[in-house]
Amino acid sequence: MAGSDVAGARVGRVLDAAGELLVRWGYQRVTIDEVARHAGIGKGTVYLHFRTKDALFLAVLLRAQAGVAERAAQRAEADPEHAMPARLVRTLYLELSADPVLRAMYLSDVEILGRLAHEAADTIGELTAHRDHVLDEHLRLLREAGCLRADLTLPEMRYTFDAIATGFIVVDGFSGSHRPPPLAVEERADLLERAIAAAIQVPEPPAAELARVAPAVAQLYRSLLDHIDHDEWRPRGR
Amino acid sequence: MAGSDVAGARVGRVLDAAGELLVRWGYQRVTIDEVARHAGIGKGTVYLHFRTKDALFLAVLLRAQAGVAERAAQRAEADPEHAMPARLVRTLYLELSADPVLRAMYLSDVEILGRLAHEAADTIGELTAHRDHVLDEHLRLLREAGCLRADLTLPEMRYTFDAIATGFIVVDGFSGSHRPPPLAVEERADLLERAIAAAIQVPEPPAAELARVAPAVAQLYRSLLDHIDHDEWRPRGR
DNA sequence: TGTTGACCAGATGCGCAAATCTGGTCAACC
DNA sequence: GGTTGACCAGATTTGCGCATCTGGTCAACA
Repeated sequence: MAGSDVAGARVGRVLDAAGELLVRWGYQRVTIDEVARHAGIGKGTVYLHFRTKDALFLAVLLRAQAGVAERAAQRAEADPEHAMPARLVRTLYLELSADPVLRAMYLSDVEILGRLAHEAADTIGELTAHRDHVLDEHLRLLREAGCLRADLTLPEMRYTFDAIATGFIVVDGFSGSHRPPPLAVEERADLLERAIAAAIQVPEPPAAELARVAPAVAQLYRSLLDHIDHDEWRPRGR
Repeated sequence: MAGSDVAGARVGRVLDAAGELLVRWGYQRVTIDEVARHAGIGKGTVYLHFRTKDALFLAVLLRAQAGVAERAAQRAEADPEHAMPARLVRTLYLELSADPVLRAMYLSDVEILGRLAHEAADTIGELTAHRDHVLDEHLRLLREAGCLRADLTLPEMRYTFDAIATGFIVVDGFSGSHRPPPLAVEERADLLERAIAAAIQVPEPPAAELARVAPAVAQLYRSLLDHIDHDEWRPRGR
């Protein structure tokens, strides 16, 4: 080959092409041939990197998920404020709004993901379980650091968090022929942040305590990366 | 006939039967014949009260919606506390949890409503628009009465309200094979109330002001009843 | 050695006619 | 009158063979 970095870049181009076609046409209508053509390579070459069609698109989803986790970790490291759930979910909301692949994945959009919606859930079940666990741990750490309300139990906070976040993500596509959202993305993100903050956080989180646990929170999200099995989609011969 | 009250009661039984079969089998699979049998009358008799199949099930949905509005009005009249959005939505959540017809309607459950999901939206469009308006007015009244936060505009509050309420209603059916909700209905309703309260209400609403506007709020919800056109589903001859 | 695209089998989709179902009517019955 | 259920037309579903498509392979090529 012409060098592993070149090959790595090519894998990236394949994933880019696959992701773009995925959200434009939906899993069913996208052919490997088309993905290869958009990536500027031959169809067979795709199979040098990905075992099957399912594996290819699974990789698309996992790369998106990994990006979210990695960036969340970086932000928490750079600024403890971003370790607060409200701030975290604000950025996640903006990322979801900007990336159709992420949106499809988080909404389990059957129209786009097709059979992948069910299939992927099985394959990445362990990762999903771990993500659940990470969020629980995240809340636990912050609660013990006095950054979250003490009058809610952890399960209660977790449920509230999930419900509000889900609501903001889902509500735009509701009410049938609802008027186009009168609020800009940034403003909706702000509202989401404020809603989560008001619901589960204390009014003024102790900065020192927060700075103390932020690295652990970052590590928590980075640990998600370890749970992504890269051999999952590689062809048999390594 | 044997008396209009008897006929009225029979209409009720037909609607009961239709509603029950609707949520059990979905619109498509329910036949008028079956509804009539479950109501203990002949098929032709159904058509004495309802113009078409669509009209019958439309009446099912509208009766449920009318019940919600009427009860909301009554509660607001009996206790001003219930005029607060958080308390209102708490009860709505419990009603949704208990009544599959309401749930299907509010979630636009295509699986259950079938073509009715799109059809009904057109037919009851005016009612839906008015319901939207009522909620806007409700928030406006309370904000002017000093019961809602002053640091959010009305559209912002409305969006937040919709998002959180939608989230709590929708989230249970999410995350694919999510574990059965670890929280009881009542507790989830409490969390919803607290989340809405924290997001858009002031910590301690002025009781006097609230009592002053509560009747107007009640009237607002009762006005929804006027927007239900009972001739919508009646056969041509009155 | 790395890459390709022609090739194949199985899956998917299409067209169409036969069979079934069901919303709505109305003559007959109470 | 009030009520019913047999009846009918149109819509929907089913069955099925034919044609097309596409995921995945691998011999040939550069």
